[in-house]
Amino acid sequence: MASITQVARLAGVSAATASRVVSASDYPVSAATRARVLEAARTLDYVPNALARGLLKSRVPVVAVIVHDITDPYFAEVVRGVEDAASSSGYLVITCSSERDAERERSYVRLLRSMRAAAVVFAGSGLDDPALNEEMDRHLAAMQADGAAVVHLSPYAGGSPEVSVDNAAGIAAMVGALVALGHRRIAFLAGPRSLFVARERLAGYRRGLDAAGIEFDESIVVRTSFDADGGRLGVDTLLAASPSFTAVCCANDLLALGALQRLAALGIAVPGAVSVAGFDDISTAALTAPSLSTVRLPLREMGRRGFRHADRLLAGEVLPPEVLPTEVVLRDSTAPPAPSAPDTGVPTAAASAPRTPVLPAGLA
Amino acid sequence: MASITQVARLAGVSAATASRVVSASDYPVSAATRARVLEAARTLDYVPNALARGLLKSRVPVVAVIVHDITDPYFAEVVRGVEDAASSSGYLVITCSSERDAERERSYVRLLRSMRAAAVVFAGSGLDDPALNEEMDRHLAAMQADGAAVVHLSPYAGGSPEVSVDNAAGIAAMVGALVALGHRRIAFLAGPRSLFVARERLAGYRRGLDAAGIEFDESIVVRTSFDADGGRLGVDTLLAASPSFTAVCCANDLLALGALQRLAALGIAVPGAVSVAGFDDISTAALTAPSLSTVRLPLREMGRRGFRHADRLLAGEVLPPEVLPTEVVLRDSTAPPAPSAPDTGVPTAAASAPRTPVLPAGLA
DNA sequence: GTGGCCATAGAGAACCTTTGCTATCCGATC
DNA sequence: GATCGGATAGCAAAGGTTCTCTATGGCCAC
Repeated sequence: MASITQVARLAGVSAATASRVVSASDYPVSAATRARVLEAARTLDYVPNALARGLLKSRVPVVAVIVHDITDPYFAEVVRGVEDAASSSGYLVITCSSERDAERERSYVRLLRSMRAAAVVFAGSGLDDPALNEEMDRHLAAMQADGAAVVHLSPYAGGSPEVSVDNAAGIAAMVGALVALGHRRIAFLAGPRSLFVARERLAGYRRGLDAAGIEFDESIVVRTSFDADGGRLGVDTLLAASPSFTAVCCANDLLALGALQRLAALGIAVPGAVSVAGFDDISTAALTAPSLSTVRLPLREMGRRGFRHADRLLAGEVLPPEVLPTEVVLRDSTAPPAPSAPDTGVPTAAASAPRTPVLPAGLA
Repeated sequence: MASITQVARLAGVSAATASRVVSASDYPVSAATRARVLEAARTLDYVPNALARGLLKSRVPVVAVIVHDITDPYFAEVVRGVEDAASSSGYLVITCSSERDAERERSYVRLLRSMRAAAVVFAGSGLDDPALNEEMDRHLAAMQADGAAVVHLSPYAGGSPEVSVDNAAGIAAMVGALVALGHRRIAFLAGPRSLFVARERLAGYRRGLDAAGIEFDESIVVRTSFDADGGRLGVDTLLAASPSFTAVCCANDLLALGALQRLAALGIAVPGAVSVAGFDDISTAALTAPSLSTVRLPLREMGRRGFRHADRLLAGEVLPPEVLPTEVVLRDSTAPPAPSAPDTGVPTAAASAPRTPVLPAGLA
């Protein structure tokens, strides 16, 4: 593989001059020399060695994204956003699926430090685990001391995220939308207790209830894992406790998808007997039947902003945190509660009238 | 950030000795010296510089995965597999969403060469575009000449993939399963003509038909894009041409999801009036209602094998290609054709009886 | 005519690590 | 007692690039 020295030799100049040409420095090089160097580089198929360059600058044009699991559509979308912004700046993106596991996360961060990655974007929420957080803080402090940029897109122990979304307001808006449809008994699938973002969303649920003058009822709030399994389990738990509810508001779309599936399996009509709402608006949300009402988070844009924020940080700027807007998207999984259904008792499939199928509004 | 020299100084040894300790070389170092070095490294929070190391070895422990779009669950799953195998070997994974765009792909490969990535895994299918392929071949040859490993997981212009799945056999098996249910008029949503993998799957469809003694009918084969939009459009095209069919077999799950959604919107019952089958078994396939019958591809395992194959290649081994098995997974979107339905005419919603909901079999 | 400045080019150091070779020390062997 | 060899440690080079100096030549101004 050709080096700058070989290019220089072929062009009949020194390595320094060749470097100044190929790395687009603003150092003056005469047009004739420049042309000779460029020609030589083309002839030799010269590709600059990012390692040597990085060794000198102690930073390499690579941004890492730490996600829970790249297989989760939420994170895939965020990573894509980071990638879109990164690639237009000549950065490469490293994906790290940590599974929210302390050991994995630690080993990734170590690898990233050893690679001198220019920036690290934490896409997912932090866990309320003092031991883990203390260790993580040490690593992050070290990275930042090394000159790397660190950006969070979700709440975490160390403070508020640099780029984020107002989770509480988003959920509150969805609760408001359900109330506007006529619902008063709105169950909540909350996700895990220790995840900061789940806490914010639970707070949003309470805020939405408050705004509507509805009393918070612990018995229709279920905490499970943050995935489709949690949604299935949440529905079972809710039904087993046999409280009354006409809507299920979920802290994320995966929970809602699981709930939707479990309800279908039990023969409980959605939205005839129960309305279901999600949160995030992952792409699958529009593809289910019934399509899922949810709160749209600008996931890709969060990724893009995350990279840009990191890039500016690297340039030495100090930036205020950014909070991006959310938007309630009503599709087919929500409707007014069945008029005949009393406000008590398990909702039944019988209470639901067959619906005329329509093209989902959100898919124009 | 501490360097090996500083560690060595603190330990009172030479950099060479310190290096031999921290890099777990098999060069003999006395126990006492070793302990002093380790202690110094811990004190200084020493993290080896992968760039300097890579500069020397002209290779860095990083594997890149070139995908169409990380947001597509198929690719996310493959990337996750690569990551799982890679991280246990201390490799980092770079994700490149090429959008099957020549320019993007070229610029990614250039960046990867400049980074001295140890391996590149092409997750997606190649396109039949001679100009693009010729240029790509040049880059790949250069990478391989530089000592990088190149692995393909899908058919491409340059030959057969190192790790893959028998697409044709998989689709043929699904066609066989539909035939076993009693279907004879099986439409096919084929995906784009220029994508090698789509061609293989179309060939599988023909082979499945042949095996059942059913004549191939061009009029119920539709070519569209390889995503949900293609599925929606495919259904419309099929219905507009008003041919008769009792099942729609799709070349991938995204097409099937789009088809499912469009059929629901049109009030055509699945599987009552039409059966729908997908291919890939992305995780969403189990979450739709009705859940999707499909052909399971061991996507994560393909990713894992892809990395392992690359790793062995890097170690200088020569390896035979691997072909992984597929498996037909029948869920709720397929059923025997309605007995009353004649073999001609557009299937109607009226022909379908309401189904008793059951817990999907695939989700135990 | 000469001093000094501008434009351009080159030499060499530095970034950090690994590794082949050399140096030292020790006990063991002839 | 001298030499040999094994065990361990250090020296120095190399890998590719950039950056700081220094050097050269031409030109203008005095």
